[in-house]
Amino acid sequence: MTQLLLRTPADVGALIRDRRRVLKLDQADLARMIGVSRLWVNQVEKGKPGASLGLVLRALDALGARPMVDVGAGDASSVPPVVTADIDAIMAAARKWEPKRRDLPDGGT
Amino acid sequence: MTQLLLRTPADVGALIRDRRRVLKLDQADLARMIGVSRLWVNQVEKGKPGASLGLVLRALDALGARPMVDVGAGDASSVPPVVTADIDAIMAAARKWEPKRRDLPDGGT
DNA sequence: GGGTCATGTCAGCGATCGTATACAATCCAA
DNA sequence: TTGGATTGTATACGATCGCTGACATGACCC
Repeated sequence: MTQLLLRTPADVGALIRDRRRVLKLDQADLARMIGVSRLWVNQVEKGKPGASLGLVLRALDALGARPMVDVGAGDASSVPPVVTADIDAIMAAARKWEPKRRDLPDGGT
Repeated sequence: MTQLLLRTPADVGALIRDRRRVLKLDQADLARMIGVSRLWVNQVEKGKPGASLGLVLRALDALGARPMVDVGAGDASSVPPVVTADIDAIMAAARKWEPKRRDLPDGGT
């Protein structure tokens, strides 16, 4: 029994896609199960960072995935590295979801 | 070492508030750490369902909380109860975040 | 070739997010 | 009690969400 880490929206998306396939569901099936559009499932599986927490948790639940965290003793001693993480990775992922630029065809100086 | 389950936005909010206090941070501190407003932290801690996945994951990471899921063998046999869960609980929680009604002061018949 | 299914993508639209700012509650120490 | 720090709320505004509906692609089978 492996423990899969969920650190980014992409991780969550990958997990959802995985579980969905294991259960032999297509995007439309899952969408109906959790009460969202097929487009939503499609985008979330691709790591959409702005997806709403509630819907994502519903998706995981519907797929039988129980997200959890280890809560140690409770002392402040439990905060290891945490350096505000990979800013680069975060920015790169976010860039993929930037709004379409339809005007400003001019790159400016 | 206990395993805490994250099934709803309220669960996530409670976890965030807990970890934040253990680390002796106020809402403003945490907000700065993850690059959001203090209001955002305040609302998320209270279980805002529409909070964006990316920001929530950043908050958890900043607090040293690593969300994870157990990935069993991979067989479809791993989807136990899951009956679209507590519709009532979900609706009740969602109701708390309904938009303010500023017009329609008339309740209609 | 023709048909079906699952997936990826686009456009437009109303609803909601997250923000800045301001002010009211609480709490706790002195 | 007084004062400061922390938290809870309210408003308005631009940005983004999630939706519908449509169309294109690719895989697969007939």
